[in-house]
Amino acid sequence: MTHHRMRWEERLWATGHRVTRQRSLILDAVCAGEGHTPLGEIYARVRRADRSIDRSTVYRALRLFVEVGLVVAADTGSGETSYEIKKPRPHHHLVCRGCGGEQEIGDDATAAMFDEVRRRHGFEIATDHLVLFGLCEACRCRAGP
Amino acid sequence: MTHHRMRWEERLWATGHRVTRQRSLILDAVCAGEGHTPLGEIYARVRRADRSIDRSTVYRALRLFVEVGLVVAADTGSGETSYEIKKPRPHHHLVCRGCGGEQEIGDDATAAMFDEVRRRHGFEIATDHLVLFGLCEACRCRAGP
DNA sequence: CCGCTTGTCGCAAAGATCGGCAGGAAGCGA
DNA sequence: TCGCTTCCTGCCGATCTTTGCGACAAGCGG
Repeated sequence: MTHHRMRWEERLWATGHRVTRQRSLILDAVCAGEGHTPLGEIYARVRRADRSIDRSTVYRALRLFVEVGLVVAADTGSGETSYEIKKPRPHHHLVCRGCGGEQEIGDDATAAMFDEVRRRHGFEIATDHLVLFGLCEACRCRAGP
Repeated sequence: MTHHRMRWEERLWATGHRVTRQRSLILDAVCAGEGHTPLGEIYARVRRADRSIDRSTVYRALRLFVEVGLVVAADTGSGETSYEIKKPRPHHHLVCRGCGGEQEIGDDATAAMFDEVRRRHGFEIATDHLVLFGLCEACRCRAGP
């Protein structure tokens, strides 16, 4: 399991929310696989553990987890939103429109940009997980200029 | 009207699509107001001009416009997607989670970041319109550290 | 351990977005 | 101008996501 029980329970508690069996199962489901998981798959995993949990509960729990910073959401343009347990170091995703492949990048590049926005516009960016679309090296060469 | 008739007709044409009355009305509706417009409002404007146009036609036309680069889409987290006619110079939006206010920023900051991503990962980012969430200066001072 | 308060859950229904299908029209060539 | 071909549209239903509501249970105080 990627998340530590104490950690997330305290986080919920500190933000004035309750720790429930459903939320525990849903967070387990987010961590069950590698990388980000589409909601449908998370729901399937949760149902495997407990048939009675409703879809809306999953949606609400995930929204809450994102709100309190336990999980990051990513709309990869596939029709359904994906979720991933938040890692200590923020990262972003590059999604290739040619082959559909994805790669993860660190937050070095964006950190500088966020700083500049803060200096020039006084705006503190909180978004810590971007999904950027474009063309990967292979597809770029294949397609030509 | 913000868009020039010739411009968009040629763009559709060049990408192998047809110029239709519906698409014309929908693009007019996108340009009718200031800044970006939520889909519901676009639909309302279109219906004011022609009762018979269907919602799915509006969705399909907007998706097409985005695809061929006539319009940019922005998910401002309000539940429905907003659209805006594409300006010659790309820009991004900062949405404050405190007051809900929005401001536009140029692409200077992101241009440097995109370059770095290309250099380091060989990935050419095509996304030209970001919506970044955070806290504006006023709300940041009000909330304190 | 018992009951209270209040946040949560399951359910149902609404809202937003997308996809299939058959009729209709844009744009081409004669 | 008249068809023809192909794409587009309107209609309907499917899918993804959110919301309102009454029942329920987490966490508190006794």
